[in-house]
Amino acid sequence: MTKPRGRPRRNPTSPTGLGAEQDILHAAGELFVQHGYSATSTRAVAERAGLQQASVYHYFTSKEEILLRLVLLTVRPSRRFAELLATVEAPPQVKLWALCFADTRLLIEDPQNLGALYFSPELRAPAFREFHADRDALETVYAQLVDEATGQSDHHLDASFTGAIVMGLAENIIVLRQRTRPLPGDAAERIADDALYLVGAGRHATAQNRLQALELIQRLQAEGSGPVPVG
Amino acid sequence: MTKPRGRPRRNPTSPTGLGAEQDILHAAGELFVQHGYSATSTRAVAERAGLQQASVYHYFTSKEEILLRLVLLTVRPSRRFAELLATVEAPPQVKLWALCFADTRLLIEDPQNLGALYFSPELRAPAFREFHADRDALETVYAQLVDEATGQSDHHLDASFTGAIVMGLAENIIVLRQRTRPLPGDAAERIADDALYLVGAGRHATAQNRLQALELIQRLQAEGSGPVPVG
DNA sequence: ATTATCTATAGATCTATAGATAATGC
DNA sequence: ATTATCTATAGATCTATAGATAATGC
Repeated sequence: MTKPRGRPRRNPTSPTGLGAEQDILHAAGELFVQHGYSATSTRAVAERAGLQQASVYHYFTSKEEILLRLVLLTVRPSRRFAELLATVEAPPQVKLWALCFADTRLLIEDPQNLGALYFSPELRAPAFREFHADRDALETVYAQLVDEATGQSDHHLDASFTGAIVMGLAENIIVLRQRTRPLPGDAAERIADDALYLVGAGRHATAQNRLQALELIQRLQAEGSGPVPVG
Repeated sequence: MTKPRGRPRRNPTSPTGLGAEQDILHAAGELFVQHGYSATSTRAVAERAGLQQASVYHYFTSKEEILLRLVLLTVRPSRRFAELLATVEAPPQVKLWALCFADTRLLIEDPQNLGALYFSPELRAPAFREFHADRDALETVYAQLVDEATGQSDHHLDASFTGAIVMGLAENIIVLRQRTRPLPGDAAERIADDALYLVGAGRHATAQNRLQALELIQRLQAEGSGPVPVG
């Protein structure tokens, strides 16, 4: 129906069917994850997206901007959910379980494993400050929940370090997706359990926590619209 | 004393003082970790090493070979220690603590944080098969020790997944070194403790395990000569 | 003679820009 | 007129090779 506006593509098939911008993001995601950002040329991205190399610059002002869009797309839902979670009333261990679970599941469910881009050294460039702000905010929530959830006996352990460990536990799924194949079906649940073990929860407290956390996630999904973890 | 053999360098100062090959490896390590492998030119490496770009090729046949040398240098001591550990007689939880501790400490003590190179997508190229063999061998030992150390009640959890989680717990220190600054002084001990929590060890079993594991490491250091973890 | 360096460069990129072109919309 | 694409290319790389050169060793 809706006729396309400008000059037609030489090869008129859009890989995603969602327009050129999405074609480019999709192609770049695939190639950046597989070969790395710097090792991927804009020509390779364009070719996979079904365009000429120069057409990429109609949608993005630079190659860096493509990477920025991809990493923001990946980190923002995690940040959003974490900050929503931080505001609600619930036992801290339940909240920590929910955060790890939701975060891990988002990473698992990304068909391209875009989380792998978090490890790109190129993100140190100043163009990516916004990404780091989102990531730092997420890490802050991890540290806060770890602090609240940690058993009194361990309270001398500074929570910011343990928070980073727990966040790493969740993000490690990115690495596991690249190696261990296939992942167990309950990978996200197991990693969330592991997070609670690290803050001192006993082996038998967790079955209870799981149920409460899953209910909490459902409740937050209902309230916070937008790209929060999908069931 | 020992006069150098060939044509003198235009700038005669060797940054490491250990010869051109070490100069190149050192410079490349720094730059690959900071900017990424593909984003680093052989010219940049040569410049930092105090040589002309072409001179790099007197020591390495390709840029890939430099990266291969660096990652092998980093993974091999870990593999060596892990396989030595697998052969000795000791309680499995002690062995697992020792592996996590030694591995994490090796990663922490590397002044360049070369472990960061493990995350390079460029390592997927066929030139790096040898590296992956070393890494797989290390992961196998993790899985084996996790399997042996896991409490009976949890024995339905497949050890290969938990092994990968625990190995990721140790390797996460690479990421933490880039963000959390400074690391707590007992980071390696805490991560090794965390590994035991994940396999079901209670909070109070560990003080005892630590001591035994540290003794075990000392014993293995004495036997297995070579670049095993240094005290 | 052997070695480690150097200079120079081939040939293949790569990013981004300039400006033409082929469609729709008004 | 506006838009999305295209073709063409400038200018700056980049890796690896060829071959000269400046030392030591014999």
